Amino acid sequence: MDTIGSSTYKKIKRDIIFGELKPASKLKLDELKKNYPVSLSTIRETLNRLSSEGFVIAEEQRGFFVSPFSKEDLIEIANLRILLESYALNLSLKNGDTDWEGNLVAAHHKLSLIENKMDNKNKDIVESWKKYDWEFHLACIAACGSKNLISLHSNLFDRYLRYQIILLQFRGDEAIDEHNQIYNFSLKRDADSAIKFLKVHIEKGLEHALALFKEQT
Amino acid sequence: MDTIGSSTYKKIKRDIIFGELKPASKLKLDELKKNYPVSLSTIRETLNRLSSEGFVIAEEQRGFFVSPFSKEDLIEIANLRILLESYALNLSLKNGDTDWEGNLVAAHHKLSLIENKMDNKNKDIVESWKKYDWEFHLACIAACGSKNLISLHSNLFDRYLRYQIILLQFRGDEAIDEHNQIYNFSLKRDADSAIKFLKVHIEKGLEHALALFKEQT
DNA sequence: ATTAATCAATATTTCAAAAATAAATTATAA
DNA sequence: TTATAATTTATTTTTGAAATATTGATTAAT
Repeated sequence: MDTIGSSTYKKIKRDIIFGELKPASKLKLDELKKNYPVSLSTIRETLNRLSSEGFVIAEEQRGFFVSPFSKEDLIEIANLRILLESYALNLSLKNGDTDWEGNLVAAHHKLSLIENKMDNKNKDIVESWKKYDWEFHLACIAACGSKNLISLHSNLFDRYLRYQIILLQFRGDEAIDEHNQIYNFSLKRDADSAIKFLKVHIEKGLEHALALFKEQT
Repeated sequence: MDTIGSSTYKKIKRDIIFGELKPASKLKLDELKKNYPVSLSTIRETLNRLSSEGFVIAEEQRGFFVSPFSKEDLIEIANLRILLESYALNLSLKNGDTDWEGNLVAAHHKLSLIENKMDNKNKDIVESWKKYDWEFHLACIAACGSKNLISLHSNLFDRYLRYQIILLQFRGDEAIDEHNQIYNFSLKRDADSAIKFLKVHIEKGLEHALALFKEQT
């Protein structure tokens, strides 16, 4: 079971990542109260958490805003994700045991299933694809041995994902292939190659997003 | 000027870092209200922010606790700080302009002044040493060009500092020398050597803290 | 016409008090 | 002793209102 607080946290965070609350838009407390039927204090607690996590900007005495989009921000987040995820992947491939390997196989299998039936822009599927995509990347680095590293990475993953989802729904075959490469080299414990394709994976998504950046705003 | 919210945030965070609120201790809302004379909602907002930042643990329906100490946690944080600060330092040494260099010289000078008159365990001085130590490390990486990187690093710096301050007040001449090495190689734009001494700097502090770990709890 | 100052409207911030809900403790019965 | 029920305690959530700051519009002054 969830408390009201934690479930509205999840809802608002989700709505920011999926663009239902648009980048840079003002988060008026009264209006939020209509869409998320909880009390003001609960909403303020949620927004305070989200601002610590970079999804919301809190301007003193002026209220809350969804974090805006910018090229620079996107590039920074992509590079930080590469830095942390590469580091974690390297550790994970050194330490991963049988359980880790089993989970990775399962996560990759589930992701493959959904990626193959994804004929773009099906809203329902995008949301569950997000879930399996995340679980695959998490499974890769799960054996890195550092809870703090995983939690920092999780935050960057979500912030990167927000750009990906809002700017472009899904990148298609290219991304599927990259996932396969990361997967195969991970099972071989070939850290250098796995990291190489992880970088390609994130950088390709970055390029895609940057190209679309001006079109959408 | 500060809002009541942001100034209690600073106070509570400071008290956690300096150990006035002890690791793993329960943060009862009523008691906090006595020590920090603000309303319950303000306190809860603060604790929610601090829990997103890793200083506080929020257990659903069971309240808030100061994040506990553990060897594993300390090691993880030290390694993450090395990872992020090395990365940032490397970028900064590539990009730093005249202003950056001037600020670094100033920051190092101020730090030197205070480090030389630090005859250990003077409580007032520890607090301003923390400030100048932080400003020196920040000055080093200031030209890295990534706001997100600096803000992630700032969080890890504070969490690492909490262990350092609570476990050992000050490490003395050794640390001063390390600061000087980082400084000198930074001015020479010798990233490899600067990073090498940065690692030594953090790892020595880590060893020190780990050695003392059992004595204090 | 532009700038400054004033006033009203709007929104955020903060507080206080109480109802709802869950956890922890104690007392009771098997 | 164990399990269950009742009590106490603490957190979570809501409500409503007061204090404070910002915004926008109106008016006055340069």
